[in-house]
Amino acid sequence: MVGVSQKSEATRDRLLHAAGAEFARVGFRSASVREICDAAGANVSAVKYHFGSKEELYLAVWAVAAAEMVAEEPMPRVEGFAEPRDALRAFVAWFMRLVLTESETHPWTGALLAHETVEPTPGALEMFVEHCAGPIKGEVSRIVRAIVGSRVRGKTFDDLVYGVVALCVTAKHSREILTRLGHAPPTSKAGINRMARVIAEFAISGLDGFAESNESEDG
Amino acid sequence: MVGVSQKSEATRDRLLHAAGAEFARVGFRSASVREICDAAGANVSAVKYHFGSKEELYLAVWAVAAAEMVAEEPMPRVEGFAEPRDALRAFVAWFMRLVLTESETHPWTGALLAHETVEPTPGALEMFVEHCAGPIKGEVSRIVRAIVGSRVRGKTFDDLVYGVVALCVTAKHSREILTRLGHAPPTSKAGINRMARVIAEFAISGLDGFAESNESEDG
DNA sequence: GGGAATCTGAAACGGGTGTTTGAGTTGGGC
DNA sequence: GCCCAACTCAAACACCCGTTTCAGATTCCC
Repeated sequence: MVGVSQKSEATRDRLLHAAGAEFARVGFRSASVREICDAAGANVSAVKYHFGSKEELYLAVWAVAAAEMVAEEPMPRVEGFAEPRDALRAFVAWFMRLVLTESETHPWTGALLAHETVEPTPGALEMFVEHCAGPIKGEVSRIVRAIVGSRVRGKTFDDLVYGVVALCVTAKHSREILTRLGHAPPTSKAGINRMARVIAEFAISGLDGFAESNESEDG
Repeated sequence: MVGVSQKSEATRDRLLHAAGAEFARVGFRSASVREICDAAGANVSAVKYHFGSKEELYLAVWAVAAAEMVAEEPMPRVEGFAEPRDALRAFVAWFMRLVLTESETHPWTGALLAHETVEPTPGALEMFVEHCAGPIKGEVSRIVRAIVGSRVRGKTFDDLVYGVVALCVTAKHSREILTRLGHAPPTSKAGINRMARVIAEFAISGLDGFAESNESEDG
């Protein structure tokens, strides 16, 4: 049949959901196909039948996560704000909600992103850079440019863009250690927004320090 | 014999060195005992004989790395500087050299730290927190306190400490992705110091923005 | 209801893992 | 020279991995 039966769709969906949760929890390499299938209540051969291989299952999970990421809440753009500092505030809040939120609707997007950043998976890297990392870096660059002006250039400018991104993502990457140090990153929307406000003001003050100077030492 | 023969010491050292390199490259879980032994020119059973198990070998590597970390270059302390901002400049440079440097003398300290932060290994976690993460967080807290004063408190203060640390470590954690985005983190001492100067000024300006305010919203 | 396409299930395959065994080799002290 | 401890080595163990096979169940259209 050309059409797909209900049963198959259900198994495929359960596999996709269980795989997303497991990949988000431990990353691609450490995730076990058998554990995913157990959680989904499916046979191991279902992975081959519905997706072809573990790697293609991972890519399917990423496709769902990437689609959810853009569908849930659009990325703030500098053009939408009269004041670039407001754009940065909105962007930091959006970015931190994206990586830190652990909700029912998109439980694994942020964790997938964190694992892929630290330990890239060859097959998924292109998709990740093209659909996630690239656009994010591009928008941060535009916002930072709008704040610091054109006198900061070269590596110094790139370092500032790096700094803004680092402030947003590290809470996710280092969650385990931060928790042990008594500073567990927030998971609720209210907690994330509170932290994002502090981080955004920190970043704005930091960028303003460069906006006034012209010490752009290229390398 | 009570003494240890030269041959044994040599094998033990080769294993320790090869294991350090491999654990630093791919992390504890992904590292293979057989590959380590091949690189060391030793038999697989040598791991059991000299260390007991893969995990104890990992702990031995961490002990060496932790010792090297404090021996190579002492951590800058705020008491050693007349101006706390100079302490922060020195600390950021020291921290970034620690995590980013890939030299002959301590090739794996920073990479071990990065892997352990993102994916903690149950057995090594206590050693890592006690000897590395804890002292670093403590000193950053003192420096940040000296800069922002006592009006910034609670979670807001913790977020600022987090921000300084995040700026220093993310270049290591996200090296692969940053490289693909055309902003590969530096590895040479000169390059690291250049980036550290930018990051330190960014952080100082960011903290100064809070030093003047008293909007410490506890939660 | 017949028959073909779709989907699932248990079992096995080849390979990799950390660990263990026990025989064999080396080397310093008596 | 002997002995015993220290050390190395090839082989095997038990387990986990992703993948494959193929018979059997299910489902849908005619």
